Amino acid sequence: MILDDERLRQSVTKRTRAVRTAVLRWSQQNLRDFPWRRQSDPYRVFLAEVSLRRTTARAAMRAYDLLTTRYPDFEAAARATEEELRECFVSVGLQNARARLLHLAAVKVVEEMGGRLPPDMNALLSLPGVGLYAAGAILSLGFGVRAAMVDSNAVRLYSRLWMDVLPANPSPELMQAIGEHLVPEREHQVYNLAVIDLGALVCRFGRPRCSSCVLTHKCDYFSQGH
DNA sequence: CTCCTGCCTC
DNA sequence: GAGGCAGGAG
Ligand code: SF4
Repeated sequence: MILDDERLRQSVTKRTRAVRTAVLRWSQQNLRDFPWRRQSDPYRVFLAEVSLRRTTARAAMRAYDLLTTRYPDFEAAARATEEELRECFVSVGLQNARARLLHLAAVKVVEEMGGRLPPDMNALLSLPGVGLYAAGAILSLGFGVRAAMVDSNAVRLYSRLWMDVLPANPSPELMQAIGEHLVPEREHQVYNLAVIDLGALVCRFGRPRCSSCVLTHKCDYFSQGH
């Protein structure tokens, strides 16, 4: 495993239960509500992740609403031209890359997977535009299979929680390993969403709002008096 | 490193 | 005005 630094592994293990509990408790009153969180259809989760890539949730909604209306399933998305798909993304950016990858993925799902996403990590990772984060989201939110969703919010949150024991520039693989260690078997969907919302609302970029954070008792960054 | 637009925070 | 936002491919 990548988590081979003994001091870090011990620290993560020691705080896992408390972090899970605090995150899940916080989620009961603070989870944000978005259109893509109201359905667990794997295709819709997939569309949401394409729309949310390097894009704030508010903006991603514009693309997501257009996509779900115009292309209700993979067959519809595969039939569309790349230029038609591009229209859904012009207001949120990265339109060329998103349209190209979405179309390639839709064609592959239709031609090689019977028009449906499989609940299999390696199969999902074989799709154009689907990396560890998107595959984790599809597995956890779409299929109810335990998987970590390690996005920039999770990385920022975990980096601060374990600031004292983490290397100066932690690799993506290391942060992924920490995320996979922390995500619980029970309620992994809620946990994944709550970590993202904590990063977006409390442990934000720049100055985190530690005064309203439920993790201060397990946080290196807070303990150092920032 | 680029792709990328619009909005928010600093 | 600069930097960053539910990343991933080439
Ligand atoms: S205490 Fe502050 S730095 Fe630590 S997780 Fe909470 S918001 Fe982030």
